[in-house]
Amino acid sequence: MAIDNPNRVDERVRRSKQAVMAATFGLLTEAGLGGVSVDEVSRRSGVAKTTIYRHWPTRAALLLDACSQLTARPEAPDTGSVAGDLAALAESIADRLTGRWSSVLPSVIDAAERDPELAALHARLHDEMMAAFHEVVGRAQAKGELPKDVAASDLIGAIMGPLFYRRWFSREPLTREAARTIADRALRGL
Amino acid sequence: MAIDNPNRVDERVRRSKQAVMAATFGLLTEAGLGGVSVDEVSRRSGVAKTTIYRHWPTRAALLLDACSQLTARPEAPDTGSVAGDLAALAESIADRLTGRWSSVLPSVIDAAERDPELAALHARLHDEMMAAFHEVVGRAQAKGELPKDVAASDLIGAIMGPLFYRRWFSREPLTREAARTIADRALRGL
DNA sequence: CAATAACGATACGATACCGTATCGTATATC
DNA sequence: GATATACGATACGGTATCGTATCGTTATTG
Repeated sequence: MAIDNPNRVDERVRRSKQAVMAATFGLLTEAGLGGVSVDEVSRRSGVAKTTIYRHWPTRAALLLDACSQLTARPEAPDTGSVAGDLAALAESIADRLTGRWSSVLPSVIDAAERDPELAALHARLHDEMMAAFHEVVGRAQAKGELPKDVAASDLIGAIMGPLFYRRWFSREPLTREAARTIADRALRGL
Repeated sequence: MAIDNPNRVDERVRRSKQAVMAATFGLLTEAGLGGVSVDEVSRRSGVAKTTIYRHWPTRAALLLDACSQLTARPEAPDTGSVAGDLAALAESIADRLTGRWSSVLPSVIDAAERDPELAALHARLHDEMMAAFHEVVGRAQAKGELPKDVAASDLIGAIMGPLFYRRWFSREPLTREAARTIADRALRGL
């Protein structure tokens, strides 16, 4: 038989999957979720459509898999003060929102509005993104730097919200400076 | 000839257009921009596809027209204080974000990410939505209730952002009470 | 080197769309 | 009531898509 060690993966499979994923990501950022077709992924990746369907049972599975790997959870900074930590986090989020991947997000949100599977994915990505915030806020509350009765989610919303707003509504430049100001005001608003 | 007075519109045309628009709106809220097909609109409205194409040259035109009529610009409240005005505005926005139409917005944002025509539409809708805010802020600044050096757009973002965030990210209930709190904190953050 | 598994190319059936064309029918206007 | 106009039904051509089937070719593994 070909495979004795089940941990060993065929190099051909690895390459195919990787090429397909790369092409899918590219299409995703360019055309959004709705703009990804298996045929086009096949063309771009140079991987035969047949082969794609060998690894993903359906288009939805491919998209879901691709989106799942968008994970880029920010690490919780530790500058010594809540204000510093939150500013740093806001900067890091701002970076993400100016990056290439950010254009996929509206797509996901739109789809999540109706597709429960994508809604779950969106929730998961959101949770991962928020983990650092919760860590920072929890630490500050433990140190007495923040009152224990403020809901972390409110503070997070007061920072994330304006960032998103700038990116998708007012369309003002999303600089790191702007991010710091937003974090600062959110903290003062409590 | 049939029409001497150019202001008089054929009743048949009026009815057709109205039925098509109604069906389009329904589909929009259910399926988003991408889910609206002319054939389905025809089925739902009972208006022949041929007739639809008599009034709208293309699918895109139909969608654009439908979205244009989403306009529901809030009126600027006048409670006597900025705090009251902003809270009232926040409530009014929250109402909108819990209504049926809100599910169309992600669709529009997603499309605007790539389609310049929809981007323009989105910008226009946004401007209309913001008019009341600018009025309130301008009034407050004239009265000296707000410092003149705060950018209105920052304040608006500090209110709208968290509202949007609740609706599409944290998915916490978007109550009027929550809206008031958000407005309040935004004001304090300045 | 032989067997096994993955791959590519191609074709296919089934849908769902868009937008146009034709033509007979109903209806508003004069 | 006559005429112009809008409408509905139907069919069509063209394209894009999904997902499957077939089969010869290539690469990996033992």
